Amino acid sequence: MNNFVPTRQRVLDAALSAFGTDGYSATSLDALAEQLGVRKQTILYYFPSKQALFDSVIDAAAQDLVELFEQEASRGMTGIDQVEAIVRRIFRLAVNRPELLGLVREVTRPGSITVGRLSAHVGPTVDRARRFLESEMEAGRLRRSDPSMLLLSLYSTVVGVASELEVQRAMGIPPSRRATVVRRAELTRFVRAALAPTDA
Amino acid sequence: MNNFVPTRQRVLDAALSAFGTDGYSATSLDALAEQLGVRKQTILYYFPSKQALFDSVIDAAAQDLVELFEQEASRGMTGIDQVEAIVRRIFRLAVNRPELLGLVREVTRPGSITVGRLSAHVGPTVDRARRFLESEMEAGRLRRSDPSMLLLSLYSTVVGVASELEVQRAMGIPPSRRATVVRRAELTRFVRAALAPTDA
DNA sequence: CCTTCTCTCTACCATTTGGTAGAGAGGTTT
DNA sequence: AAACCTCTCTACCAAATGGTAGAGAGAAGG
Repeated sequence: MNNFVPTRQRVLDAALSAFGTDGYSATSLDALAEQLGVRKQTILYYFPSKQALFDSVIDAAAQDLVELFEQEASRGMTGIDQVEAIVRRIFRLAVNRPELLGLVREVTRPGSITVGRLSAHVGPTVDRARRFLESEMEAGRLRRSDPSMLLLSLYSTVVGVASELEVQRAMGIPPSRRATVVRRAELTRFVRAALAPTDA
Repeated sequence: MNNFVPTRQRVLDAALSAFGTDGYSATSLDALAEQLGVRKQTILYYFPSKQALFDSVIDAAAQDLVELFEQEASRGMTGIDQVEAIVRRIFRLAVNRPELLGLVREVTRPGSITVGRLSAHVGPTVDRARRFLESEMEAGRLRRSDPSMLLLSLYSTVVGVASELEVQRAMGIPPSRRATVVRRAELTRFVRAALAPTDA
């Protein structure tokens, strides 16, 4: 097999990890370069500036997220089952690639200018999710409420529970593999309860 | 009246705002000093290092948060009403002092060493909240589930909805005063639905 | 009046930062 | 073989950063 990964891609990967973990300001090009066993100028050869690198990282991350989401949403599931499938997916993401959700958190920091770049990518997917919620409410499979707001609540809850590891530790929830499963199960119950239609 | 505020306090206030908005790394002592109309060395006179300043900011913020919470929790309310009162309070906080929630977000970043400092302060309050949820479940006023997990879900949902303004913009929710009210109302419904006991 | 304490300042400094300029090595094309 | 292209490097640099040393001003106390 051929394990070669082009330098440009390696830079992107390492940068995503660093930006997503430590944030933009706390990440220096020198540190990034050293980690890659390369000189800073090699990074600047592929990306003309730190900001340009960040932009490219966002583009790549957004593409990953959208792909993941669209894939999970294209299986014809309905109602709460579909929501639950996506929750499951986000948890897998939080375990396997925590830096991706960390990057989202970094980009959506208040006052961020870069947030437009991310929302430009995920906008259509967000729309799709909203339309899904809307039509499922229409069909009586989800509790009726404001779709945008519901989406926001779901986003906050799921991403928070999936990625706020430090908060969890503070709340006495150990970050073990077993605890993650429990966490997801409890979250699913929480979400189900919040979404279930009041079947009268 | 006497509007004088001691320099030390002014530094703390400005630092809380800066750390909470831009993060630790993106905040420079020079910028902070200029904003205060003072020299950097004046800051370093009261706080021996940037990290020490950050620690003090965390202490002050934690004290504020705990005070706020304990106050709201000491009115003898029960069940969902008590939860809703706290949600309301957090929203007021998000409107009036967004940098406080921003600071929490900054401190709870994965890999943060400073997180211990915050949780040391809020630990007892978290315990109190958990015991509250537990006893209310016992009394049949809340849906039965894991109290720690429920607390985490609530935390994520409420703080997220209250402070993720950029995400909201991306989801097509304008950051207007009116929208904030709607947001809180919808969140309350969401939380109520998730917490209501299955009255069988 | 002199000393001492509190507070803010000027003067520096070593290090780190993002970024420029351009050389050199190796491969491909002409 | 000469020219070119791709990629990584060495050599610098100006600005910003956190921090040290210590002077000076003013109030308080002896």
